[in-house]
Amino acid sequence: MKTIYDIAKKVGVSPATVSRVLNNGPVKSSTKEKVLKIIEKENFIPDNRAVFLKKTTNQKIGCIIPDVINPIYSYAVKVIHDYLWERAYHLILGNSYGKIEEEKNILQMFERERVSGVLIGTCEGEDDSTLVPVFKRMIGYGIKIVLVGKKNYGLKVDTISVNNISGTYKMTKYLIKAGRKKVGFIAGDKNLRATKERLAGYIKALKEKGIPVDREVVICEGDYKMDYGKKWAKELKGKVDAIVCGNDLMAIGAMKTIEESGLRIPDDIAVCGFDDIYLASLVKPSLTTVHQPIEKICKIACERLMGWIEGRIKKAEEIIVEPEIIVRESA
Amino acid sequence: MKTIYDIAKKVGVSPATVSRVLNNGPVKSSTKEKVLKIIEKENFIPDNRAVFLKKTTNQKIGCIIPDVINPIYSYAVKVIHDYLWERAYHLILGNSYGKIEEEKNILQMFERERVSGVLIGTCEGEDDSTLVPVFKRMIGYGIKIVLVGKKNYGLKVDTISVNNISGTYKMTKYLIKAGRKKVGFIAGDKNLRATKERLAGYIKALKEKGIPVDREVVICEGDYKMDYGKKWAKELKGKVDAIVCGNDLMAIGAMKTIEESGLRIPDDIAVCGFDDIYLASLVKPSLTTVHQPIEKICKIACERLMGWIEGRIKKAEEIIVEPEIIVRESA
DNA sequence: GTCATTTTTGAAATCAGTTTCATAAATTAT
DNA sequence: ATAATTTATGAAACTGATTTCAAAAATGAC
Repeated sequence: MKTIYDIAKKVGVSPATVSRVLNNGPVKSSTKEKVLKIIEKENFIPDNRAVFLKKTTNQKIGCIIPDVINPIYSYAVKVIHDYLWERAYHLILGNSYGKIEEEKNILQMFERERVSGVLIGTCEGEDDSTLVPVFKRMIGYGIKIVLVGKKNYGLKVDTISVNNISGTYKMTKYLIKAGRKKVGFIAGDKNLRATKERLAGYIKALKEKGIPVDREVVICEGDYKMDYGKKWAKELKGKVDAIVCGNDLMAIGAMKTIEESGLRIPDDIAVCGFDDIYLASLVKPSLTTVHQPIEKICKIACERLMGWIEGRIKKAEEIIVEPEIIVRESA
Repeated sequence: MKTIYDIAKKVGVSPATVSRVLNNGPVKSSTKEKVLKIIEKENFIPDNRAVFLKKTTNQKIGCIIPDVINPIYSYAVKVIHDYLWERAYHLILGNSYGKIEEEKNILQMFERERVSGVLIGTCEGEDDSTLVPVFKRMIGYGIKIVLVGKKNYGLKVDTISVNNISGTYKMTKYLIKAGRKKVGFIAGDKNLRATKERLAGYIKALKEKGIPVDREVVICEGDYKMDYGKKWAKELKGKVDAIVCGNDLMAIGAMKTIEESGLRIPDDIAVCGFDDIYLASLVKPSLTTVHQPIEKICKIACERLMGWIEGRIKKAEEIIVEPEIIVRESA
């Protein structure tokens, strides 16, 4: 392997000088040229492991999401990747698949790597509090953390969330205003905070209009995947004239089932989702949904993280982003 | 920061002993317990930068794809991530957006990181030969390379590709057999090898049936994204009764345009794609397409890469995977 | 041409681990 | 109980860079 020492020897200078050339330090221009020529000729590329051993940052950001396959997360990865790459930071990716143990393992890997910062975009579940000691340890190692969609548990850590309550609240209100008499709700995994909040928004809208909540048409099970939308739509068929879904994938699944059963969307049943993945405008009928401003959220998250890493930011914030409903054909 | 020296001092042993505990080396069990207790108490996590400085591998794999947003690549990322994670390897991700300069920059970053291996899944373009010196340099640094969908340019490097020619060949043959009289082709960026090969398959099928190739209905422009499908479908309308598209996204775009213009799919025009992204079975009508066995390709790629890294594999291979056509509703 | 100042440079320490080699301690054999 | 062998441990070298400190060289002032 080539090292800075080999280069130094070949040029006839000290390793320190080579290092200075590599880092634009003060070197006589004639010396610099000689060194650069040999570096070029020898195809020398410095070893980041050694470079960053002595520095406090290492230009790496760890990012955990539940699953890249979900378009909303692949879009998030893209935005984050591009933001980081522009600033010469690199992205290490971890998929947790919603498992808290996996999340902890990935975080530990990030710690070993001594990443400069971590972006966590996994959903908050019931046993999230077990992450607190891990977060504390990471903070002890100087790793900056920004949480998207999680609580900070009293830690000095930024959190960024979409206002789930107002999302489903607006959507449900819209459906009632449009004349829907019985609005059902396919919520998703009841252990997740997003589920609880989205449910709360739905209930809030009903209560405001004096409509009683019928537990028969509120389903809090499933994993936010398409198949559960299919399954529960069958359950709700005939009982409702509108369905609010916890996310777009379940909504699209629900639409499939409903159409197969011969009912028309939106005439017989209105269906709407949450997220606004790009699929939402592609399916037919196109999906009315709550738009999560993912790009905005990711950029804020990245900016906050950079602020922490560069020492510009010293006070944790709780940032909440307002979602808007996008009315298309399905409701 | 805590180090192995702090732990050693606290326990009353040498750093070497702590290192041995960390690596399951030969240590008396009573000593081991004492050390582990302090490690636990002090929340000590070793620093991978130092760990891997002295080792030849560093448990990191760099992966370049054009764009995570494209479902076919996000699926690839998922498969690769899972394979690596199971083997305690970590994934550094780079999106090149089809730009060769970006690709080189990302590769140089991987070199600085001294990744154990690199998986490149970007499409082969005209100026791909300029990558050769970069590959050579990487090989010089002991970095193993596996190329998906590229040529090896005479280097001792594995390549894995789907048989593009036979994919469009089978598809075009199927359309002709189904009675289509005039089959158009929306190919995508003509600089990419995939484009040329898929076009070749289409032409081969026509020639075999004695049908002349009409350049009027063969369009070799665009970027494999949905909007180009929309654009070129307009162009082909009225001239053809079937369209083969270079990928699913363009096919879905084409379907949109065609339906908006009042024509029925597949009755008036058949549309088919290439890739078989999960969207293909969701759109309506569902898309007839050439199935790329992405999971299989990624697993082979990972296995080969691991083989090289672990020294099991010493001879480069050119692996070609056969695609199958999946007949759905659109053709 | 001499002295003061500024610019370049190199030796050595440092980062946080692993590994080799030699020694000390514990076992086993006689 | 002693010698031979095995096991456990520590000192020091090593990984590949950066950085500090001091010395050497170059420049500027007079």
